[in-house]
Order: sequence, then structure tokens, then C-alpha cells
Amino acid sequence: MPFTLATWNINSVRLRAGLVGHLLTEEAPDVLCLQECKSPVDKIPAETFADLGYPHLIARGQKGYNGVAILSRLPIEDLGHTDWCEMGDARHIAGRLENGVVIHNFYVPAGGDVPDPEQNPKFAHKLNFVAEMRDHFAAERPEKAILVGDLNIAPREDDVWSHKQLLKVVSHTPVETDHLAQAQEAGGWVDVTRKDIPEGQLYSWWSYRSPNWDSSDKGRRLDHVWASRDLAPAAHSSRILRAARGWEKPSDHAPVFATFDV
DNA sequence: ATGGTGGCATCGCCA
Repeated sequence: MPFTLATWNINSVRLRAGLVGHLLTEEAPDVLCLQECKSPVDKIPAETFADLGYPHLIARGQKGYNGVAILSRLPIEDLGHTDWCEMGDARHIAGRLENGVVIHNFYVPAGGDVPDPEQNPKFAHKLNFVAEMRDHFAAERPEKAILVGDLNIAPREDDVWSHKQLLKVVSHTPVETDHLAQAQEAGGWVDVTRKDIPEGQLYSWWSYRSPNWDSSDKGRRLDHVWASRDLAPAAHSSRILRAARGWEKPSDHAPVFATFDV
């Protein structure tokens, strides 16, 4: 049975519940993973989504910051979360569909502005977080699993508008892309988006601070869909819904889609 | 070299 999954950093699920509804109605993924919900779980407008055919919701939340959720048409079992870096942040949730597929939804710390862990504790936190992901998935190799989310790292040269100009910009520094590659390798994860779209510039985020985001196109691919090695051959038809970045009062991220035949 | 925008725990912090 094929199923389609999407991941989207929504930047406030309450403010943008209408946009979420629009995506569910127009694109109808079976599963939608959200990050930066910025809401306690009991204040997520779950009924709105249930009325649109998504009665299943698992989430972790906190007031104002972070927050991850999985909306699903299909029943999903809450597998809990890991408290990465023991910060108590709502940055991860895992669930299992009835077909046995496990979904990990991550919101990796952005890391602040200065790409030096000695000078900037937020950058140190980001590197530690990704190192813990590496250790976690090295200890327990994922099978029949999908990892999605805003990983806040654009790994490839063609995942940013200018490789050269972003080498010292947080999200594309070598130490970050090395850390991400190690986490990916430790779990045997396959980058599904790049498996399906191997060539060319590809972005999922455009800063709010750039007024002409579309024409200047200074984007980065910060949002990812990975599959465990056994599941990767089932993946196809990835796409990024760039148009969503141009919707009324948009998130600064566009949703990333992948379809799996499982 | 700087500042640009947006959300919220809103006058400072996060992205």
C-alpha cells in the first residue's frame, strides 16, 4: 500500500492552522509531521484537523518554543520521545503506523549565529544534539523507519544558494555537515529527497528577512526525509511544495513530500 | 559590515 508523508516547519501551529488545513485538503498526505508548533499539546487545534480527516495526533509541546506533532489519517501509536541533551525540549516524537513503519519527527536546534561551540552555547547544543542522534542510531539501527524534520543543516553544495558564501554561516559549516553525515551513516539512513531528486539546487527554506524570497531565491534545504536502508527502495516521487512559501502569512519553510510503497 | 522579518512566554528572546 502506498502512503505519502509530508514534513513542514509550520512556525506556530495555532497561527497557521488554516494553512495546515489548506495543505491537508489540497495535498492530502497520509501523514503530516510538523515542527515549531510553538504550542502546548492541549492547545493544538486537533478538532480542526480531525474534521478534515486527520483524527490521529501525537505531539510534544511547550509554550512558545519548539514543539513537534504528527497528524495522521491512519492510526499511529505514540512511541514516546528522547530528551536529547537533557534540555527538556519538545524536539522529537516517534510513532508507529499499523503497517509497522516507525516515524521519527525531529526539530534540531538552529544553533544561533556564531559557528563556534566555545563562543556560542547554542551552536554547541546543536552539535551535541546531532552527535547524540548519531550515537542513538548507531546503538539501535533503525529498520522500517522514516526520519523527517527540520534538521537545520543543509548538507550538500546544491542545498544552498551559494556554497562558498555559506561555508561560515550556521546551517552549512563543515562541522555541521560532518556531524549530520555521521548521524546519517550511523543509522544507515538514506536521504530520500536526494535519492529521488539527485541533481540541481533544492531548497525548503527562505528567510523572512529577504523581501523578494522568490526572485532572489537565496534558499537552503533544511528539511529532510530519510529512510532506513531496508525501506529506502520503497520511496519515490519526492517533491518540495515551494508554492506554500508564497501563501498568505506563510511559514518560512515549505513542506517536503515523499511517497512510499510498503 | 550591517540589518533585514516574524512569532510569542511580547518591550527581549527565539528563529
